[in-house]
Amino acid sequence: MPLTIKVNEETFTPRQQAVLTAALDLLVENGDGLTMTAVARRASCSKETLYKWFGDRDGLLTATVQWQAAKVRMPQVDRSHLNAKALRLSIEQFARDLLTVITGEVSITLNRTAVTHAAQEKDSLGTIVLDNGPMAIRRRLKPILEAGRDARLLRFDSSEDAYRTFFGLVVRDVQIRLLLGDKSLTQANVTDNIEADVKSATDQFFALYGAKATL
Amino acid sequence: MPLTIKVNEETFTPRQQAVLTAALDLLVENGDGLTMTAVARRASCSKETLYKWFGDRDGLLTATVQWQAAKVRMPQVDRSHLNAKALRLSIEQFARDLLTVITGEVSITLNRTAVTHAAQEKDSLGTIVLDNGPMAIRRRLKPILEAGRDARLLRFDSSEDAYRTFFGLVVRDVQIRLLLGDKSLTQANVTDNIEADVKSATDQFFALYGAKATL
DNA sequence: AGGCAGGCGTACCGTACGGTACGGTTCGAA
DNA sequence: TTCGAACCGTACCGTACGGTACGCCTGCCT
Repeated sequence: MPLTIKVNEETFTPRQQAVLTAALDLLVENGDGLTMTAVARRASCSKETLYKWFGDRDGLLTATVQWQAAKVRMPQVDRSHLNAKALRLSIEQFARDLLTVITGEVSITLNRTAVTHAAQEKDSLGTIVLDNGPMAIRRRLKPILEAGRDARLLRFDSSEDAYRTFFGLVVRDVQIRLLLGDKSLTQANVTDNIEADVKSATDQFFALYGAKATL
Repeated sequence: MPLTIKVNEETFTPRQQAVLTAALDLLVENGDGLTMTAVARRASCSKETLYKWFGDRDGLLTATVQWQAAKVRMPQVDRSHLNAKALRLSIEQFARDLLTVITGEVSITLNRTAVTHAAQEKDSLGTIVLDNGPMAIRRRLKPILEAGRDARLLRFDSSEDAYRTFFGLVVRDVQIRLLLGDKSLTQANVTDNIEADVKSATDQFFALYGAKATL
């Protein structure tokens, strides 16, 4: 048995991963360019092999999205010794990770693909993308928020609401504009402002949920 | 010349509007169901007529999106006598309009269509949707915000930043989750919570940008 | 060496759909 | 009444693409 990498109960051989990489490249280059023939040619494999491995076009698409989405691994944040400064740095880090992921070309492509997929009454890709994007961040941020509350550094009733507000403060209209191809939002334009946006969002989050918040 | 309705420099006869309605219905029913044959059959017209009126499939799609997007007209808000209470009601109304539009089936369909379109290196639909959705709200909200600042009811440096924060507080992760077909967000689920979300977002907005805000 | 599984490349098939052509019908104008 | 423009319905064409079949090669196992 060859070396495999385990991803969400799915394993892919290196050769298969090369195929998935080719598929993703085609997706990024040209959203609807993912034809079986194109993937086969790009990956130097036969269509028959594609169908043997992934079943059909949808299986290949799903495998590609799943594999790539799972690769978006954000750095863990140190949760020990939670003082005010550490908490703030953690929050900032989450904001930075979220913005960085969301504005990345791969993420935009995956989200567009999943949205297109959802427009055809199929939500499997949407679930995958949500699970590995926003929900992944949420799963890791929530414990931090609750630790912050336990330490009397934050105040909120529902950690779910707190997280969703955080999401809104950080993402604002950036994601939807990128998905819609807003030309006034160039890639450089966004990345250059990430740090400022991170700080602003964090400030606002603490203003709303900090221990001394007036709300 | 028959009765026409003017929409963004484009005019459509009633018959053409019937065709566009059919096209939108097909889009809503089944995102990728907009085939020329299907539209022709639904609208009881010939394909030749479709091509004569709209040029090609993309023209029909663009006309449909443009026409529908422009129809989303949100009620104007009274801007006279701007006291604290009126300002708050205005902001709430904008939040309510924004959430109502964004969570509507038609809006979801149009956004999905535009995202799919943007995935094919075409951003015309994205521009249209942005212009008639978020940007339309922004154009109308900004003067209100600035009037609020002039009246010493709000504090902010950039009205652009204030608007985008407002957008984030209101929309949060609702839109992207709807676009991705998140099953845990049923239509009823969302609409039932609109009022609470509106109030919460408005409270938070005033906490951040109100005259007595600590930020 | 022989054989066999896995996989490459190519050719092929069926279908769906964008786009065109054309005969027949309606309807208003002269 | 006649003419012509607009338009409907249908048939048709070409192509792109999903999916299948098959011949050939390679490399591993015995």
